[in-house]
Amino acid sequence: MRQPGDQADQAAAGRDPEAVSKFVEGFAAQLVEAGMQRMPSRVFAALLASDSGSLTSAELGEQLRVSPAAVSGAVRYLSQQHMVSREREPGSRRERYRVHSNQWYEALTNREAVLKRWESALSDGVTSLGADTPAGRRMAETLAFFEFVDEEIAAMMERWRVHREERFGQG
Amino acid sequence: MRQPGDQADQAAAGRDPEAVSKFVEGFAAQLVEAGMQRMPSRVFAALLASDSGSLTSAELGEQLRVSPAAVSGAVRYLSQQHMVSREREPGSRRERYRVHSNQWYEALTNREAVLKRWESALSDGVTSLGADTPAGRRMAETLAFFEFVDEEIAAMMERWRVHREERFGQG
DNA sequence: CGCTACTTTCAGAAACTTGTGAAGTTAAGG
DNA sequence: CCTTAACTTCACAAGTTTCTGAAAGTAGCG
Repeated sequence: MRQPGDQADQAAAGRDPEAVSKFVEGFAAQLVEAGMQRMPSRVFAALLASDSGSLTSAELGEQLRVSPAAVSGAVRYLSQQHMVSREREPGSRRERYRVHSNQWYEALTNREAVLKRWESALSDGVTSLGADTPAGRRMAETLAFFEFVDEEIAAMMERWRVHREERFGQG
Repeated sequence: MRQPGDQADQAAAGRDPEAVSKFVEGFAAQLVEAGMQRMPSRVFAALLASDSGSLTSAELGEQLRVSPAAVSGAVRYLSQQHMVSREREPGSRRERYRVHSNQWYEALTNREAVLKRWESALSDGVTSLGADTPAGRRMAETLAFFEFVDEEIAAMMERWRVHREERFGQG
């Protein structure tokens, strides 16, 4: 793949680890603040900051100074959320984890599942408190809002794909 | 408005506390799942399920079976997030907390502050890793995505206001 | 078919969060 | 001004989460 000491190697391995780490920890902190667990956040940020967009379990463990177990847990979570995909390097038992540059933010917007559950809870609320009560009406309106958002987000993502293609070409 | 004992009154005072509580806890659980703290979630859900859209500190404590301290903390958080507003009942030292039926979901969409911080972190990343590196390009694209989303969300909320007015009249 | 390089699972220690009671603060009303 | 209702702050206990090391599982390759 690559030889020790060549430029690509420097970029991948060296690349001012200081700066990389600073970004990784800073961005991860923002994700944590937004409600994501710490370790998945750090792993995700590390992948985002990697040149190839993919790292092995060992590389992640080393870079973040955590155990293989922690990497394993974080990666399981991220792939359940469709924020990374896993691939096996052919002819090795090493696994690589990858951010697909378009896949991941679609996943982030994909609060769709979350919205659906909110909608369902609200709908129950309207029924059990009564559609003709003030509280019921408030909840019905809220429900309508989320339904509206659902549709709008789908349309927005469609527009983004077009916008993106114009600006960046297909990733 | 209404007489004691009539149906609406029953709805406001009694209102099958069982059903209310079930909704409150269920909806709060969904909010928790989405990353919000437990107590703010419960307080918020309780307000949402109240007929008047507002409750006092004491009412919240009683309904949720928690201490005044817990209510105080939750309410501080919610008002920082602009998800509830506080008002003082004139001629009393009681405070009321209120969901404004349109205000609150605007606040929920108002991940704007969150997005801005992500954008700022990404922008730092592009700079420190180099706009001409693969990682830098990936981050620049991500940044572009968030900027796109910012604008789109503003437009979406504008459309919602129109849609809502048509369907519900001004709240 | 077994060795070995990797990954996953699991029990438990450490760190963090969360809610409480109690003391402290503020301001309404006499 | 003093009293007192109401809210807030704080130190701490209880509960949860998170990460680790160790053991178990899996699959390439000889």
